[in-house]
Order: sequence, then C-alpha cells, then structure tokens
Amino acid sequence: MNEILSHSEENYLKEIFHLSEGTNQKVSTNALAERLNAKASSITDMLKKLAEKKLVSYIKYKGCELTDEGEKIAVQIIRKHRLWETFLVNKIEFGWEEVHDVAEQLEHIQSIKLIDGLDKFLGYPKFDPHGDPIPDKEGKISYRKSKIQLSETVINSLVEVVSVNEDSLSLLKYLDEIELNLGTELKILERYTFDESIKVKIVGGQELNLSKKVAENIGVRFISEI
Amino acid sequence: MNEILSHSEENYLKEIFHLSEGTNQKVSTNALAERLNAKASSITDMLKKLAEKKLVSYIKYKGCELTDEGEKIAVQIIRKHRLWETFLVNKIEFGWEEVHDVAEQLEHIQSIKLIDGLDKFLGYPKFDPHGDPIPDKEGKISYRKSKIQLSETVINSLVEVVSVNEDSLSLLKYLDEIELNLGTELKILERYTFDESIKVKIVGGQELNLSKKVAENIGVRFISEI
DNA sequence: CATAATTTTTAGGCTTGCCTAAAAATATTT
DNA sequence: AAATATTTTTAGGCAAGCCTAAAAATTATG
Repeated sequence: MNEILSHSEENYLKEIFHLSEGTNQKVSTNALAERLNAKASSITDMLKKLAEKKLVSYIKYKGCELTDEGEKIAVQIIRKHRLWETFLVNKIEFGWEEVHDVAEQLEHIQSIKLIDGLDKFLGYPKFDPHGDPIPDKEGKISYRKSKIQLSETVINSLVEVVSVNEDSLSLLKYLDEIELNLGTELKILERYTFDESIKVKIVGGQELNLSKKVAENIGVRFISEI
Repeated sequence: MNEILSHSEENYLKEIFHLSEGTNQKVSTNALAERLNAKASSITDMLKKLAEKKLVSYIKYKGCELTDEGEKIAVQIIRKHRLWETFLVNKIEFGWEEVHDVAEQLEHIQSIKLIDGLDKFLGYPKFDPHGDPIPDKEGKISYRKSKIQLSETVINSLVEVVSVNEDSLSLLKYLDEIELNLGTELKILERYTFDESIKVKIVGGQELNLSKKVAENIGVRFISEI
C-alpha cells in the first residue's frame, strides 16, 4: 500500500497518467517508450513490475492502465511537480521555460509535510505557470471546463490564453519571444486549409501566423465574437 | 571536470568532508562505512571509483582524502543542504529536528540557478538552523572562530549556544524539550569528574545536568565570567 | 484471407551500488 | 618479535533498470 517507489517507477506512473488523461484508451508500450525515452523492452519489464505491485493493470500486448492506487500516486506526483514549478516562477524568478527540468527532480522529494507546507506558503495556487491545474491534497483536479485548443477555435472569436503545453522548451521560448503569455487575448482572424495554420492578432500587439502544431499546444477560453 | 555525480557519489564526498573537517587525518574505510550505513567492502569499491575520477586520493589500507576538486563539490553539496534546511525552517515552518532527512534529499537537486536563487530568496543567510555556517557560492565557509564545545567550557563562565550537531534526531528533540535553542545563554555551574557531565543554568530558565555526550554536541561562544 | 508490416515480448547482457565470506594487510599485545 | 585482533581488500553475487537482438503476437494491406 504505502511502499516507497523509485524515481523510475514514479515517472512511469506519471507518464501513464498523462498519456491516458482525457482518453479512455489504454496506454501502449510504444507510446510510453517514446515519452520516457526508453526502449519498448524496458517498458515491458517495468509494466510487469508495476502490475505486480497493483499500480497498473496490464495485459500482454494490450497496453496498460493505472489502477485507482496507481492513479492516486500519479496525481500526487503531478501535484508536487506543479507546486514546485509555481515556487520556482513565483519565488525564485525562473522563467516558465526553465522550470520543467528542475521540477522533474523536485517532484520525487518524499515529504508530505514539505509539499503541504509549500502549498500553504504559495497561497494554495490552483494553476501552475503553464496554466495546468494543481491537484489538491486529496487529489482533486479542477479542470478548466471551458478550455479548448487554439487550433479548435472559430474565426472571428476573441479568446484568452489559459494554458500552454510545458513539454516543449522551444515552444515556450518562442511564445516568450512573441509575447504570448497566460492571460493574453487573441483575435482569431483566419484559418488556412492547406496547412491548418491560423492567423491571430494579439490584442494590443502584433498579428501572427501560428502553425497547427503550435495552435494545438495552446489552450484558450472563449470570450466573445468580434 | 563537470561530470554529473550520482547521489551515492555525492554522499561519499560529503561524508568524507565531514569526517576530515578540522582534523588533518585521512578518513578510514570503517569510519566512512559507519557514517554511510554501508559495509566496508562497499566503501572500498566506491573509493576506487572516486579515486579514478580524481575526486579523492586513496591509497590501499591507508584511508582517503578529498582532492581539491572533490572538496569543492562536497562544499557545494553542504551549501545546498544548509540552504534547504534554512528554507524549511524559515519558510515552511519545519522544526529544526525535522529538516535533516528532507534536506538530505534536496541537497542532490541539480540546478545552480535554483540554489543561487534560493540563497537570494532567503537573504543570503550565513548560518543554518543548527548554527552551522552556510558556504557561499565560491565555497568560502565562515567558521565561527570563537566557537568551542560546551564540554570544554570552564566553570563560572557565561556562554551563548551557537550551534548543535544536527545528526542526532533525539538530541534535537531533547533540546527542544528543555528549551535550549540557538541564542540561549548558559551559566556553567559545575563539572563532575566521575562522568564528565556538567551542571548548567539556562539564563531565565531551569538548572540542568548535561552528559558529556550531550555537551560535546553543543557549540557555544564565551561571553563573560560570572 | 494470407502475407507483410508493426508492435510487443522474451532472452540474455551490462552497469551501479550494494552485499557476504574469505583473504590479506596492518595494528596491538604479550 | 611472534601471536592475536582488527581493519581493509578481494572475489563472487544480487537487484534495479536499462540495453540489443530475436521471436511472437497483433494489425494492416494487397
């Protein structure tokens, strides 16, 4: 039940959670291998181990899924990750593109007292610097119900940026450069069918063309039509 | 030169530093084994490896010593440890007896930006919650020149507690109980030759008998005679 | 629907960091 | 200084977590 897990085991649980978030699908061995930068055979090894510990359910050749217990642990790791990111940006003057690697280390620190104390110290933040929700002590995640991908918006709407995918360092740097931050408002001007890129205008700023790939990694909230 | 070390390697360097601090002696395999809770044979293995990396000098059967490079690294780990302890006590409401284990984890986080940012955030503290000096970014340690062990004080002197050994959880808890903290002033009343225990009076508090063992683990600064 | 392509698993190996047991070196006693 | 005790090293092993290469299962395609 409350055995201590290795960093590696914790990372597996976290990535299985991320890969299955939203979908009802099982997570494939290859998908995990890519996220974890490991070979498929290593994944198989670890899945067997995690299945034995009852943290994932795993059927040969059919992929895996977190058990309730496994999910509980995964969510707490994500809580730690996002609280630390918030700490780094709010207290230690890190930029949002710099926090990921350090948070990946900090998320494995074992101390409930520390993480709850950190939560309090930060004022019980609900979202991290990339706009992702921070699970509470009980594991409840308050997803932003109205959030959609920028790539899914309709022409002539005004939206607010509420999240960006933290996984790509170069995306975050790019967004910094064009001064597109959380809270930035965008007018959706046009969508080009040939490559599915979109033209937007930053309210109070420049007009930009954003590729489909970029737009998929930005979360927005609809405000109004223009 | 700037290779990444494992947690284990870092712990070895740190403990070699602690064991040789003050003395000019080399550190014996057995002494290290005890501090690291490992068998002597494991120590030998690792010393060979660290010697190969030029972080310790090691002659078979003769013990080991840090090289300049090894000492530099050790000091930076101690810097991290003590800064994190300060963070936990000053910002997260930890007691001084609770910080050690968590700091042992945090000291291995790899990010110079984080540790320098933390230093700044804490206001460049010179001493940690146990009174031990915090090395600066360059590795300079400002030892308290006037510090002596409580066990070495002379009768009828008034002293101030400036440090306590952080290694013993039960000592720290005991000191908490009797309300002996950093900054507490003590009058040295008597020394019993049969067991080398001493009688002291906490200024504004109770009279106490402290065993030799306890007195050796408390650092004080001489104020005056009474 | 059979064959090809892809995905996943198995089998065997490697490194790290620890262990035990036995051997070798050093230190201590008498 | 010889005998004994202690310390340290060597030799061989083990678990974790990764790897490569080959085999097996699944999925896609002609």
